[in-house]
Amino acid sequence: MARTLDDLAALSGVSRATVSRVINGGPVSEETRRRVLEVLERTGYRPNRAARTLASGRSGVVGVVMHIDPQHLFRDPYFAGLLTGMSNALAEKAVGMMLWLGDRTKDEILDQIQLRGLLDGVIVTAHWREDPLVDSLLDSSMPTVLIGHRRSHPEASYVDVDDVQAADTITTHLIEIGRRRIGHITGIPGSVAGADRLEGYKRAMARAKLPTEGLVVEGEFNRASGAAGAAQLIEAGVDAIFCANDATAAGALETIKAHGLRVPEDIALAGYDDLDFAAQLDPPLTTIRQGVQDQGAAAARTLFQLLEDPDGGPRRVLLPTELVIRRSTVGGVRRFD
Amino acid sequence: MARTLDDLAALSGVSRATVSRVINGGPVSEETRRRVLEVLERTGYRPNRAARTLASGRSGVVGVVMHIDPQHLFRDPYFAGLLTGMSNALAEKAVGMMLWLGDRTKDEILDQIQLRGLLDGVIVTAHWREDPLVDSLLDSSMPTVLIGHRRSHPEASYVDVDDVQAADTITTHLIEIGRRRIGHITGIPGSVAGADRLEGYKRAMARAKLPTEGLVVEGEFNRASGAAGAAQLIEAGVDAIFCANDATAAGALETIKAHGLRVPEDIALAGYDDLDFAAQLDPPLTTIRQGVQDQGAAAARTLFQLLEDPDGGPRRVLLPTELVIRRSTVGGVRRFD
DNA sequence: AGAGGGGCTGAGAGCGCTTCCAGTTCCAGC
DNA sequence: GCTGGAACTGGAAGCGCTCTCAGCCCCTCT
Repeated sequence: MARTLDDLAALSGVSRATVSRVINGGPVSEETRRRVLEVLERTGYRPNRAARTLASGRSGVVGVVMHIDPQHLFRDPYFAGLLTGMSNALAEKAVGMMLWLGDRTKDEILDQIQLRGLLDGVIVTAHWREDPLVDSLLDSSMPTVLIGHRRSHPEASYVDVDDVQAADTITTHLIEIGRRRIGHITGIPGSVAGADRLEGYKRAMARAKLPTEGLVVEGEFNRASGAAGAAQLIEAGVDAIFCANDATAAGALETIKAHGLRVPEDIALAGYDDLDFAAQLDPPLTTIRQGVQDQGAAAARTLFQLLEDPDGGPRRVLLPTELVIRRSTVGGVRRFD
Repeated sequence: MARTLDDLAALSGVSRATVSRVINGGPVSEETRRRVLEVLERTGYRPNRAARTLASGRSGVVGVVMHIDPQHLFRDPYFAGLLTGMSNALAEKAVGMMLWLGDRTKDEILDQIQLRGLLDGVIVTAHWREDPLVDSLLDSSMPTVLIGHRRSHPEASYVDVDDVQAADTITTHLIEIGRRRIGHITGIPGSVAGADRLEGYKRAMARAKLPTEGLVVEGEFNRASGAAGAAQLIEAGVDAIFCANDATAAGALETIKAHGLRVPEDIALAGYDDLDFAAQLDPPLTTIRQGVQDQGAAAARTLFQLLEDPDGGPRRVLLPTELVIRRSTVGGVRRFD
C-alpha cells in the first residue's frame, strides 16, 4: 500500500515533486498527469495532512468557539442556525471545522487554539459585552472573525446584524400603529444583543418623545422572564410590549391572556428573531427576522477573505434584518399569515 | 519572539531535545527544567501542532461525525447531550474535537476524515440500520467508535444502550399494571432505535401471550406522528400506548385528551428518553431514562482505550437504562414526582 | 583504584509534504 | 543552424518537532 509521495513517485516513474503538483494542480503535462492520476486512483493514496500543513503553513481547518453555556446553546435555535450556516460554507471549500463548545474556561480554550499549525483562523461568538477570551483572541496573531459584537478593537473583523436599528424599527412600528405606552422586556443584562435592542427601543421612543420610565423590565431571553415581565408591565399600564426575543414574547403572551387582555387590541406584542414558533403563536407574532444561517455562512466567508489577504485590514459585515408584521400588532384588520 | 524549539534552545542554553523533554515531561534535571520553564514562560512559546503531529504520529484530535440532518440534530436534546458529554470527556484529556455535521454525503466526509495525520480516531453516530459511511469507516484503518449501533462488523467498537431490553421492561410494566391491549407507536423506520424498541415491545407482548396485531402504528419520533398514531390506536381500542420516544408520547397525550379520555385511567401512556419535558406533562410521563451525556462521555473514553491499545480488540460498552414510573401509568394512587 | 551503572544531555535522523531553483526538452523565429 | 523562451520536471532544502542513540559525568560497589 502506497503511503507516501515517494512511494507514488516510484510507482509512477516521476519525482515526488511532480506527484505533488498533480495532487495540488500545478503545471504538469497531460500525459504525466494521467499516469500519476492512475496510480493515485489505484493505490487509494491519502495525503498526510500534518506533513502538508507543516510544509505549506496552511492547515485547512478553522476553529469555531461558541463561548456559551451548553444548556443555553442547544435550547436556542439561533446557535443551531449559526452552526449550520458555517458548516455548509466551510464544507464548500473543503475546510474542516474544530469546535469548542461552552463552558470551558478562557485559558483552556486559548491554549488549544493558539497551538500554531493547527488552525488557520477562528470564528468566535461574541455575545457578551465583556469577554476576555475574545479580547485575547483579538490580541493574538490568530486571524479571527467575531459573530455578534462590533468590538471597538481596531483589528476586529466581524459579522453582525444591526440590532439597534432593528429594535428601533420594530418599536417605531408600534408607535406608528398608535401605541403610546410601550414597554420593553430586555434580554440578559451583559449580553450585546440585549443592550443593543434596549438602545434601539430607547432611541425610537426618544425620537417620538414618548416616556420609557417604569416601562423597561429586565428579562433573560426566555419564556419565564417574559411571563414575569409582562405582569409588571401590565401593572404599569402599557398598551404595547416589545420583547427582546421571541421566547420572551411567548411568555408575555401567556400572561397577557391570563389577565384576560386581548392581543393586539389591549396590548400589542412584538418579539425578535422570527423563530419557527413565532408564526404559530395565537395570534402570530410580529417580530424581527435575522438570517441566522446567513450570519454563520457570512462569518465563514469573511474568515476566508481574511486568510487570503491578511493585510487587507479588518472585514466588517453588517447583515440586514427584516420587520415581519403579523397579527400580534395589526390584528383583525389585515392578515399577514 | 521565540517561535521554534531551536529559538528556545538557544535562549536557554540547552539543546532542542532538552527543551522538548521539558515540554513533554521527559527526564530533565531540576535545575535545567527550571531554567527552560522560565524561558518558556517569558516568551509565551506555543508548540507547532503540525510539526508535533508529523514527528510523533499522534494529533491529539478526534473526529466526531453526526450523520444526521442538522435540523433534526438541534431539535433533539439527545444529540445536545451526546455532544456535551463528548466535549467534556475530550477536554479532560486536552483532546480536540473536529465536527462533521449532518447532510454531507458519505464521500465528502470520508475524504476529509481519512486524511492521515489529522485525526487520531473518530466517533460516529450510527442511528440508521444501513449507513455506508459507517461501513466504510469500519473498513478503514481509522480507529472508530460507534454510538448507538451494535454493528455486526467483527472489528466494531461501540457504545450503546440496550434498547430492546428497555422497551421490553417498560412494556412489561404496562402489562403488570393490568393492561392487555397495549399499542406501540414506532420510531422512524430504518432507525436502529425504532427497530430495537419495537422488538422489545414485541418480545414482552409475546412472553405475556398478548396480541399485537393492529396495535403497532408507524411514527417518526415526533409530536405530530404521535398525535396521529394515537388516533389510530384509540380506534383500535387500546388501554395503553408505548411510544418510541417522549415527543411522540406528548403528541399522543394531546390526542387522547382531545378524545375526552383520561390518562392513565382509560389509556396508560409511556414514552422513552426522559427528556426534561416528560416530567412536566400532565400527567407526568412514565418513560425510560438513558444517560445521554454518559453515552457521549463513554464514547470518548472508549476511543481513548482503543488508541492506547489498538491490538486489544474491539471495545463494546452497553450502558444501563432506568425505568422512570410517573403518573401517566400509575396515576392517582402513588406519586413519583 | 577501577569497573559498572544510572542519570542527563546533545547530535542527528527522520516524519511526509511543499516549493524554490536549476536544469532539460522542445519549438518557434531568425 | 542557432538562439531564446516556454513548458515541464527533478533535486534538494526546508517546515518544527520527536525520539533513538551515544556520550558524558558522577557516584557506588568491589
